[in-house]
Amino acid sequence: MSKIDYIKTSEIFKALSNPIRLQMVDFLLDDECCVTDVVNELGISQSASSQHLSILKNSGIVYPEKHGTRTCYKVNNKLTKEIINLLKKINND
Amino acid sequence: MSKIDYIKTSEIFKALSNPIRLQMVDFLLDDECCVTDVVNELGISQSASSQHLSILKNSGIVYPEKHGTRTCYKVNNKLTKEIINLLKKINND
DNA sequence: TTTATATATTATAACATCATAATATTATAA
DNA sequence: TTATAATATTATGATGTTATAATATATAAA
Repeated sequence: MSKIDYIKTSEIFKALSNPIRLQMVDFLLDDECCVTDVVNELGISQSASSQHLSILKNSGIVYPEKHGTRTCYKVNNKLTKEIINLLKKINND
Repeated sequence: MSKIDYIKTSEIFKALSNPIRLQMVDFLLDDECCVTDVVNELGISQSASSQHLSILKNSGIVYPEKHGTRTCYKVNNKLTKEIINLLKKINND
């Protein structure tokens, strides 16, 4: 029927199925950011921020770069980038 | 930062975050189908099929049309259609 | 080397999801 | 009007997710 990998793709969607993580990805696309930046931007706890970033990392959406004591996260995934672009174009219904 | 509605959009992704539902949407895009067709195509139980279709319906991705004893489901949501098209184009990483 | 900063991990409890099984509803046919 | 087919709903138990709190690790500065 289709060449879509349903399992792999649904894992991407699962990672994006939380409003905080969706906002994180959108924020990380604009600016490369460390965890503290994300905490300040989104107004969530440090622990929650690290855990959500970890989920995004494990699904391959984001990757970390260490700089001293800071960790900067960048969006990695082509599909995710294109989906976010789509979201910005479409006024969802 | 962006005009994305994170809550609403994350609900769409949540509905698509299950491989069975993702396959359902892909199938329903090709053919308008009743529940039995979905059951046969995906090889899942009738109950599971109805429940997954119900989740897709509640998230606004799909809508039902009753014909006698049958219910035909069609994909409704512009964002979802465009995402599926995107998936078919991209060899996900 | 102690201290402070940045981040990660673990534990916990409330809550949601999933597949399966059982039952209910609804519409048509006999 | 009873029987059948198609679909929906409910119940249950296992598993996963979430936010929060507490603790751990790692780097750099003093």
